[in-house]
Amino acid sequence: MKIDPTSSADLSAQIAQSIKAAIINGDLIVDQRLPSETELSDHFEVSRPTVREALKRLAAQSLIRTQRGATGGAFVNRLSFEDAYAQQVTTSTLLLSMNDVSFQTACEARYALERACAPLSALRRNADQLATMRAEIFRQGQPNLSDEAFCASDVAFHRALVDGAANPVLSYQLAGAVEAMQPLMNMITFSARDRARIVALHCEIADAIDQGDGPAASDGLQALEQETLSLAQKVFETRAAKS
Amino acid sequence: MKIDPTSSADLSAQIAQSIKAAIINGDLIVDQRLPSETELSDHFEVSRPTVREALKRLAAQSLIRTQRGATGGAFVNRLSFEDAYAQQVTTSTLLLSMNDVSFQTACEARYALERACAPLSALRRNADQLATMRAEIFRQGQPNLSDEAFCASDVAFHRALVDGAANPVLSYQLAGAVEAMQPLMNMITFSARDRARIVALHCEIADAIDQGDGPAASDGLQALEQETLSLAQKVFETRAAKS
DNA sequence: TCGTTTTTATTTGTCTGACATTTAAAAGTC
DNA sequence: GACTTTTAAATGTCAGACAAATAAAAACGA
Repeated sequence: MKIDPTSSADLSAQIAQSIKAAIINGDLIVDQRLPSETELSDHFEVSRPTVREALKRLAAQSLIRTQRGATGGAFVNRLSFEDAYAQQVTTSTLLLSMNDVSFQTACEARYALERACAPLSALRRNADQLATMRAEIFRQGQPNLSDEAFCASDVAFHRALVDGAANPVLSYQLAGAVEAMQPLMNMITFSARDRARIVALHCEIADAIDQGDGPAASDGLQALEQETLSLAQKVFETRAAKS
Repeated sequence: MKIDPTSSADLSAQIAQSIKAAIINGDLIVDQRLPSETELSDHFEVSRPTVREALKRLAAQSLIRTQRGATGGAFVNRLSFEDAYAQQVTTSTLLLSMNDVSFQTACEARYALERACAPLSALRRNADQLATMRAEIFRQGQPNLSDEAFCASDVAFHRALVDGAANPVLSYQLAGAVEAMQPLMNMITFSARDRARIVALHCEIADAIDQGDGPAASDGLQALEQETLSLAQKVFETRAAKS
């Protein structure tokens, strides 16, 4: 682990990069303790605040965790799926909101990925996941549900569908695509008729998953994508006409 | 932007969280300048090193960038697809390597997602992307190619396929799934016959994409998944027998 | 001897104050 | 007016100190 003294980059960034490389490279393994801050500052020949800035950078990426006390220190952190989900969701959300990605593009990506999960979910979903899907469909039918709550329920429905594939890697990848759409979906107001159509399609999809019919589930998702797109289109046209 | 003085968490983590929330929430917009470190330390009633640790945490997530000098400071950073790709790839890679995800699971996820791109790619790929695919196929046929180089070329081929869908959100999501597999693939040694079969399937896929035949491309990917899985199976069996 | 309490050493968390470096604008000079 | 110099403001880095947490070691009491 060394740094380039001629580089113009921040020392803390260089040090963080160096340690990160060691972790990715396998030189530092999970739960291994890093040298203390004082030892690191001796090693890299920098001050302790600089080392600390480097460690905070790593902590922000969930690459290390720190413990105070006699046997404390910084430890290489096992990146959990949970942590990775959370990172993935915020990154995806910011990516969409900061780069004016069109609703169409985001929607297309989301449904394309979800259709990839459908056949697996039809094979493997468990009773819990199916029950969640049914419960969310029921919730979506309640007449006094706010638009935000409707969207949140929609996300929960789709997460259950994705989790049904019983593949944590898929669930992780999809988390971003599904949840990052929520802010975009929240811009839409759903009329009672819109909701009815969506609920009907959700039923169709849940039934297909229930019966192990992957292709039917895919078709349902395809129809739902069309429905969502045309809904959004209407909203944007109305909004454009107003201004 | 406030912090909870009763919380036991690190001040720098709280401050980072507070600023992050402001960014996500839209209170701080892209390219907006944050208050100077001194102003922030006054505002949060902490010392400057603590504020700096918080800012480094945000910088590590590409949420802000800093500039030195008279008009410098910390600015809200537009999260670029490029930055997000890189984060996604390292996160996915670490996730796989640290959680002993089975080859099968990772492979299934990767090909399921890739099949989701195939129909779009068949419709939209441009000449460049097709040329890249052909070029990589050619490279994969060279007899004196190392296994690592073969894997790298494989990744390049599949990236071109994914990028052909002309949907940056898809490309971003897939980056992790495809690239994170590389370390796993590197554990495999490819015999000449193995390579020939893979190249043949790559040709089949490229032809399908060329002719705009999405379903055929999907079928090719399905076959490739089977091939990859059985290859890996053989390697693992051999390795198990040895020990 | 065993169990409890106290002490101690180590490590991270935070603060203060200082200086270095970079940068752009302001001031000065020709 | 164009160029150079100065200045001010901001981040980057350093040194040293103390606070707080924590576990191990030592001391103590029954």
